[in-house]
Amino acid sequence: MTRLTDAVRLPRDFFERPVLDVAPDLLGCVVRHGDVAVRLTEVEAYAGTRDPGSHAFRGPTPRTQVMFGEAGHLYVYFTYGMHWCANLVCGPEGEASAVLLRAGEVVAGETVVAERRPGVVARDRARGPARLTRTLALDRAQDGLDVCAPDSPVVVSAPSEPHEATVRTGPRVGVSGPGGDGTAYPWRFWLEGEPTVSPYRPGVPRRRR
DNA sequence: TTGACGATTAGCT
DNA sequence: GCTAATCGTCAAC
Repeated sequence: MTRLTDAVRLPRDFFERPVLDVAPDLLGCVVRHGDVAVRLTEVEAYAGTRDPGSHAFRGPTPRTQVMFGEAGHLYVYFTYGMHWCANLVCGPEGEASAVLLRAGEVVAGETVVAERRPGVVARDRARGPARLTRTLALDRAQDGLDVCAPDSPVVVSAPSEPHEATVRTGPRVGVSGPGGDGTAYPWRFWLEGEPTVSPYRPGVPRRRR
């Protein structure tokens, strides 16, 4: 019984590879939750405990436990008091690497999204990590979800045809810490020429109050 | 128990 | 270009 909405899930071993291999390969892939699907155009890699910019840097906590588990699970966290951001856990179990989903293009469920996000132009509906999670209706309820499980409500699938855009890399957004300007970890990946890629913002530290 | 801060965004000047 | 909003998480006390 094949339904039109069925898509081939990326297998577990896709996510179990090194995070710096998985991240660029996720570009062009489609994340579906319910009726809404988003084609990824921008991601960032976080390399577990060896990466000062990663939530996992200080070791496992109740919040980051998911990152230390099996690859292919969703890590959804809350930030700035109002936003959710979604990651896909990668690499061997225990490494705690993950890919942050930064931006994408809505490719299915436009009607639902238009009702969910009134007044937001199509291009901006998944432009930026918090807007992407809002458009896909991801929040705490999806934290820890195994997207490789056959019955998972969230599906990550390969593109029907490979994208032809150039994959570009650069400093990650909003990451500070030791080695600080972000250039030490140029682990942001995006598809060149995509209008949905979030605008570049230099890693300027925010003013302290 | 407390306090500082953040993988952001929207809205105003 | 600049700042407020807003609250979960974590480290320190």
